Amino acid sequence: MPRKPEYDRDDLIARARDIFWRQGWAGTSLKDLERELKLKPGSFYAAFGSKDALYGLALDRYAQEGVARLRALADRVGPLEALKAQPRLVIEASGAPAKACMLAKTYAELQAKDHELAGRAGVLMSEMKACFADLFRQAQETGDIAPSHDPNRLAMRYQSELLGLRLSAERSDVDAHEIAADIAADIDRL
Amino acid sequence: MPRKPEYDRDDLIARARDIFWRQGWAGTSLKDLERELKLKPGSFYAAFGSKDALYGLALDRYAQEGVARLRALADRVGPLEALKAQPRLVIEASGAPAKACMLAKTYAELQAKDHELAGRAGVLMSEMKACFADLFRQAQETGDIAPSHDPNRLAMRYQSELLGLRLSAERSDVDAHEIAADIAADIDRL
DNA sequence: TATATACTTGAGTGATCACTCAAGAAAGAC
DNA sequence: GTCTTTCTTGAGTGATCACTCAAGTATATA
Repeated sequence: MPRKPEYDRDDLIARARDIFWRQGWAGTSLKDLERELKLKPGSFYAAFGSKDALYGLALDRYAQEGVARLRALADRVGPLEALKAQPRLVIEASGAPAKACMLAKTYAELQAKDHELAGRAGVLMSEMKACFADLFRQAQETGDIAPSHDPNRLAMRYQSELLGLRLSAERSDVDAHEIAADIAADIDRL
Repeated sequence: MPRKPEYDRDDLIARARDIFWRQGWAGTSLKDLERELKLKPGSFYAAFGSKDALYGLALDRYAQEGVARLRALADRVGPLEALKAQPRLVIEASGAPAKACMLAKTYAELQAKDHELAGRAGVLMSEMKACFADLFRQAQETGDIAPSHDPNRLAMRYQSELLGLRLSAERSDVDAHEIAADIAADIDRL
């Protein structure tokens, strides 16, 4: 007896993620979302409850897809090659709405206000870091990286480098490919 | 015959810089500024013209002091030691309102909207990068770094690492000191 | 002391913010 | 077709945004 919604909820979340990713939390108004998602306020709030709730869903989707993409890459080319390729891949992603990491942007924007979404972004960054640590550990098991290194420390440094790289990639006066190549070269030296 | 203002303009800019640095552009309202600077709207607009104008002054001050501090450090301990010490110093700065770089935060927040302040932050980051390149060049002249490296490329990578480090330093699940130590160790290997 | 020249004050501006809700439209169940 | 349930619509909510301005106040000069 009910009526079905005209929109595809998953697609809406993905589109919202792209807008939030590009413009940030404060930089995205409900007017923006209504226009891009083609939802009137009533439908928007029936579907998602609030701007923050949708942002949270977008954030989760972003992180989940990021981890999945890296894991899939590692399954194909192995942990070491995946870690070496990732810097180049993240700055080349042509379909992406921005080069910088959405988790990092969210954290930087909202952490000072102790916003719940900053906390969520922090947790997701931590999970991403754990994923990196896993790959470093695997690369040690396959003998590609010397066992003397602490995989957690490698992951921490690697993630920090990626965050810097991705922010640098938004600048026109920086050749991010050179940085990415240098990061990959450093991994080979481990 | 005129009356003198009750405030110290330079001090006001420094205090505004700290608020903007911590809370970002959209995250700082005029109410915030009026409260922290103890200025009523009339005085505020007589003194600075607009929120954006004050933000611009704060940004310039931030960058100018950052460059000056690094140059002074290099004069004391030499270019190589300055470059090695900087990562630790920026994350230890106890009086600072935030660990992350204000230029990077501004750029990340406002670049998508082509805001004038993002452009200004970009230019200032570029000047900072040039300062890093100078130091790498000097370190090559003193023989501390092999002359085969391109100082501009080293500066680019170094700045990218610093941006990542400083963002990481805001996280509670990351030991930024370890990252800083690793960055310094890598400089020694050049 | 008188006057001219700022600076300070704070109520008030229109615009935009996230969000609400009542009314109308559409689709499955009977 | 009729009913029930849900979705869609969009005008409207109070709050907050950056900002204005006229009136009041303080000070240096004459």
